[in-house]
Amino acid sequence: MPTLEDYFRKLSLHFGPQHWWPGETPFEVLVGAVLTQNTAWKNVEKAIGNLKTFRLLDPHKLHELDEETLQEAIRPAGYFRQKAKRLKAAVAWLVERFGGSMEKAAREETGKLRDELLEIKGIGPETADSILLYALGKPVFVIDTYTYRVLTRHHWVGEETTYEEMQELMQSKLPRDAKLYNEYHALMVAVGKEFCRPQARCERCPLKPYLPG
DNA sequence: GACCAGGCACATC
DNA sequence: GATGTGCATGGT
Repeated sequence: MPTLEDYFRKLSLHFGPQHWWPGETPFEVLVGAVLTQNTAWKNVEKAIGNLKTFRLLDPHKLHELDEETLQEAIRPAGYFRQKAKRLKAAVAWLVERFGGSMEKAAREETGKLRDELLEIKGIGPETADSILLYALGKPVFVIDTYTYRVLTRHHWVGEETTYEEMQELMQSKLPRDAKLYNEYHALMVAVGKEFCRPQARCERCPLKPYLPG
C-alpha cells in the first residue's frame, strides 16, 4: 500500500519541479491567491498584468485606490466586484497590521496569522493557507479542489471529509516542511489538471495503481 | 453552447 | 446543520 511519500516521489518523477507559486513577490502571491478563487490562472495573469501595467501592484497604492478603478483592472479574473472588495480588505489588513510589509507579517506566528486572515471577508481556508505557505513561507498544507479530487479518488479520504481534516491528514503524515508542502500541493494541481478532471481518463495517471477502496 | 476554473459568503429551510 | 445560490470572465 503506497504512502503519501510514495505519491510525492511518483509525482515528482513524472512532472518535475513545479516552481510555485507563479509570482515575483510575496505581495503578488497574496493578490493572486484572492484573484484565483474559482478561476483559471490564465485569467488571473491578465488581471495581474493590468495591475503591473498601471503600477498598482503595491500595498499602499492598492490601499488608496478607489474600488471602481480596481474593478476595471481585475475584470479579466472574473467576479471582479467581489474580488475588488476582497482585495481591498486583505490589503487594508496588511497595511494597518504590518505597515504593508509581507516581511513583517512573516515574522508573526502562523496560527495567529491564519486566524486573522480568516476574519477577513472573502478569505476562506484555501486562500488563507495559500498566502501562509506561498507568500509567507509557513509550513501549512493547502487543500484545493484538485487536492480534494485526488485524495478522494485515491481513497485516502472519504467524499465528506472537511478541509481541516484533509489538511490535518497531510500534515500528520508528512514532515512539517514548507518546501515539501509547496512542491506537493503544486504537484497535486499538476496531476489534477491532467488526470483528475471531473470526467477524467485515469488510465495513464502516474499515481496508479490506486489504493483499494 | 454546455462545462469548467487554485472559493467564499449568505439566504433559506 | 445541511443544502442551495450568486458571483463573472475566458478557454475548451
